[in-house]
Amino acid sequence: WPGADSHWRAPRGRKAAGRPGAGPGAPPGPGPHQDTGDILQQIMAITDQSLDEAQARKHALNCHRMKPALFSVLCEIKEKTVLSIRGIQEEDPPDAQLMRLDNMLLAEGVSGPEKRGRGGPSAVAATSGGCPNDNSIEHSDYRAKLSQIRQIYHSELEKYEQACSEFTTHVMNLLREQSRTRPISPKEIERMVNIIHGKFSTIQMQLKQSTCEAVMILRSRFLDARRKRRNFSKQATEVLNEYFYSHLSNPYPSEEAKEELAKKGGITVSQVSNWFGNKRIRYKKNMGKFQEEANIYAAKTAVDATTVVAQGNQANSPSTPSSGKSGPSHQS
DNA sequence: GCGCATGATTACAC
DNA sequence: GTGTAATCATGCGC
Repeated sequence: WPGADSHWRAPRGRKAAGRPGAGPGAPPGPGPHQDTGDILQQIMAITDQSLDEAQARKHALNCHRMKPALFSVLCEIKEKTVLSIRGIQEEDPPDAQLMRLDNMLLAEGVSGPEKRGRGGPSAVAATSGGCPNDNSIEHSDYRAKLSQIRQIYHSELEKYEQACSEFTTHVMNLLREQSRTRPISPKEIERMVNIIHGKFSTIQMQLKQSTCEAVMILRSRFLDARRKRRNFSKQATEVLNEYFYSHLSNPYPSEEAKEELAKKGGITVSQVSNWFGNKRIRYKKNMGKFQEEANIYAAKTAVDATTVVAQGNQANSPSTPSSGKSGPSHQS
């Protein structure tokens, strides 16, 4: 080490103090303790020097034969003191909130595979009032907005991940570079990477949180919309009333009958169930009020039955074409 | 704006 | 899960 030798042998103001064999030409560091002491002194004093001087000293220190041994000892000391304390403090408990957010985003179809068809809010849409077209409009609107949220979420997440990866690589390179001049063990680099990932996952959690909030707002708006009541069409009310009054002794349509009524009225099965629930209780509470209505539908049913009979007779007569109203009967 | 009608929701019982 | 009863919230005619 021709160039570096002078540095080792001539520390400021402490030139080979009482060190045998440390004179010019002698191999550096005959006594391990004194040699190490010298090196440490030089390291301590390096900040007092000018930049050029310090650079030269650093280079010399790097080339010292004791450097690898000293370096690993310093790494070990650092590991045992500072890092071990920090390590204990930074043991993260499993983050329940993050898990909750992840689960919610998954359930809402924001993260994970995109949900298609009848899932999630579509079931809610099926129970909303009004014509079926309105449901599909609300549904497609909801899905479009959810898809927008999903898109933003993934794009932001990707950005964060890319930034995290770039920053981690940068810091790792920096630490590797610095590990040539100060005690940075691979373990410490790894720990630093974990810290960076931790910081970025905090940012990601904020993103997840705001995404969840956006979904909740969208959902609440959508759920509010379902309460908007629209009266059934005349056709639907007619079909339901006909069934109700023709089954007055037992106004409990079977599942099949409900489906049939729903189809005829252009409403959902649950709307049929709601209607019958309301009708039964309201009829029972005020039979007098519904009497007129009951008479009208009873007469209507009778007319329908007569029409069907008449049509049957006409069909049997070869000379008469079918003429009456089309009207499938709702016979009980 | 008011009152009634009506579809939807909720709590409860079975 | 279904039905009942009460209630809410909106539509609609006046």
